[in-house]
Amino acid sequence: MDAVPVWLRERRTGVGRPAERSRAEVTAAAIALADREGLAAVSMRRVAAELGTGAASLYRYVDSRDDLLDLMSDEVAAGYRLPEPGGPWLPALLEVCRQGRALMLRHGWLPELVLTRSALGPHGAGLLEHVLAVLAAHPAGAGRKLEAFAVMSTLTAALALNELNAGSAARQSAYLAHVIAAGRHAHLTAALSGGALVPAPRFEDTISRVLVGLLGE
Amino acid sequence: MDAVPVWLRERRTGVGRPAERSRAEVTAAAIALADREGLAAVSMRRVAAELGTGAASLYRYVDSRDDLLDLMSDEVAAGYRLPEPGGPWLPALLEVCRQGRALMLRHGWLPELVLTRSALGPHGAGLLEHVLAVLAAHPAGAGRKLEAFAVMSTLTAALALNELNAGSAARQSAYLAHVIAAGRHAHLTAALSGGALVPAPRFEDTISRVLVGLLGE
DNA sequence: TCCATTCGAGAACACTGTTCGCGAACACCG
DNA sequence: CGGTGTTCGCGAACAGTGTTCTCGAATGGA
Repeated sequence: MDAVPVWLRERRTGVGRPAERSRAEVTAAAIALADREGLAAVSMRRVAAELGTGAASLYRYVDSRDDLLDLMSDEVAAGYRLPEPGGPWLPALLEVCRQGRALMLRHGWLPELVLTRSALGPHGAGLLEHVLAVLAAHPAGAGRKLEAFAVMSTLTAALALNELNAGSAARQSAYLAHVIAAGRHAHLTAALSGGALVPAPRFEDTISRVLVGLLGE
Repeated sequence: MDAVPVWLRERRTGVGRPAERSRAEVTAAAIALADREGLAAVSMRRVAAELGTGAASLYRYVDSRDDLLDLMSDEVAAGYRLPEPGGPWLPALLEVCRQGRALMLRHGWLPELVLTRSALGPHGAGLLEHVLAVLAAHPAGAGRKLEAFAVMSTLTAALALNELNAGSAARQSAYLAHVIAAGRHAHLTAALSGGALVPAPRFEDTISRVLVGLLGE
C-alpha cells in the first residue's frame, strides 16, 4: 500500500497537457461551499459544479473525498497569525486557542473534522512547531507537550462545536426536561433547575485551567 | 416541527398488527454490525439484512439513521457498572473514565459518535446524574460541574480514538518524517527525534491532571 | 510534425437514506 | 362470526453519493 499523504503527492513535471485548475483552487471551492451549506453539502459533484467542471475531474487533484477534507482543514489552519514565541507559555497558548476558536466559529464544519480526523498537513505542523517553541523552556517531557497540543485542539474544537450547536439544542433540553419531570435524578434536577441561570464557564478560563492542570503552574 | 427525541416517541398501544421486532433488537443488530465492520457499514439495508427483513421496515422502529446512531450510543452507556457515590470525588470520576475508555475500546465506533453528537438518552442521563452525585459536596457551581462532565467525555473519547488509530497512523508519521527531513521545525524535530522513545503519558494521569485543573484539588 | 503524456469529463457501477403505497395481520366490537 | 380500524412488513422507486473506466482533446519537447 502506498501510505503517502496528500501533501507529499506533488504535481508532475511540466510534461503533458497542463491542468486547468490547481489543488488550492479545488480546496478553496470546497471551503466556500462548506461555509455556505455545511460539510454534508461538500460532495464531489457539488464541488465540481462550483468550479464549473465535472465530478470526475476532481480526481486529477485529489485521491478521494477524505483527502479533500484533509486539505480543507489544513488550509484553514493557514489563517493563524501567531506572534514570535517568547514570554510566559500560558498566555501564548491561550492566544493559539483563541484564534483556533475564532477560525472554527467562522468555519462551522471545522470542529467535526478536527475531532474525528487528526491529520496535520504543512500548516498544522507549523502550528505544532509554534506550540513546541512556546513550551521550549518548559521542563515537561516531549510526550506531555505533544499531548498538551492534542488536548488543546480537541477541547477548542469541542467547545466551539457546543457554541455552534447552542441554538439547535432544543431536542436535547426537551428530553432533559422530561427526565427531570420523571422525578429520579435529583442532582441533575438541581443542576438544571436554574434554567438559563446556570453560568456557563468562559472559554479561556476553561482552557487555562486545563492547561495549568496538565503542564503545571 | 416536532423536536421530539427518539426516547420520547414510545410504542403505541396494543391496537393493530403487533410488531415482529423491538427497537432494542434493531439497536442490538446495529451494534453487532458496527463492532464487526465499523460504523460505515451500519446502513439501513445492512442492519435490516442482519435481522432478515427489508430496509424500509426499520423505519417502523426508528425515524432516521441518526436516531439509530443515538440509540446505539445510549445502549452502550448501559454497560457502566458504577459504585454508589461516596468518598473523594477524583477517584470516583477516574473510575467513570476508566470504564468509558474500556467501553470505547470494545466498541471502536463509539468515540466518533461521542465526539460529534452529544445527545444523551436515558443511560447517558443516568451517567451524568452519577457524576453530579459524586460532585455533590464539591463547592464548584453547576455550570462548571456540567462542563467537567463534557470535558471528561470528550477527552476520554479523544484519547480512546488515538489508541484505536495508533496502528494505522503510518500515513501520519510518514508525512511528519518528511517535515523533519525538510529542516525547518527545529522543535518538532527535537520532540520526535526519540522515535518511539517518547513516553506517552498514561491515560489516567492525563485525565486526573485535567480534572484537578478544572475542579481544583 | 509527431508523440508520449497528461487532463477533462460523460457514462456507468454499486451503493446510500428515505418515502410511497399496498397487502397482510392483528385487537376489538357488535 | 364478520366487519373495521389500525398497525406492520416491505418491494419498488427516487434522488442522491464516491469512485472508476474510458476515450478524446490538449500540450510541450524532440
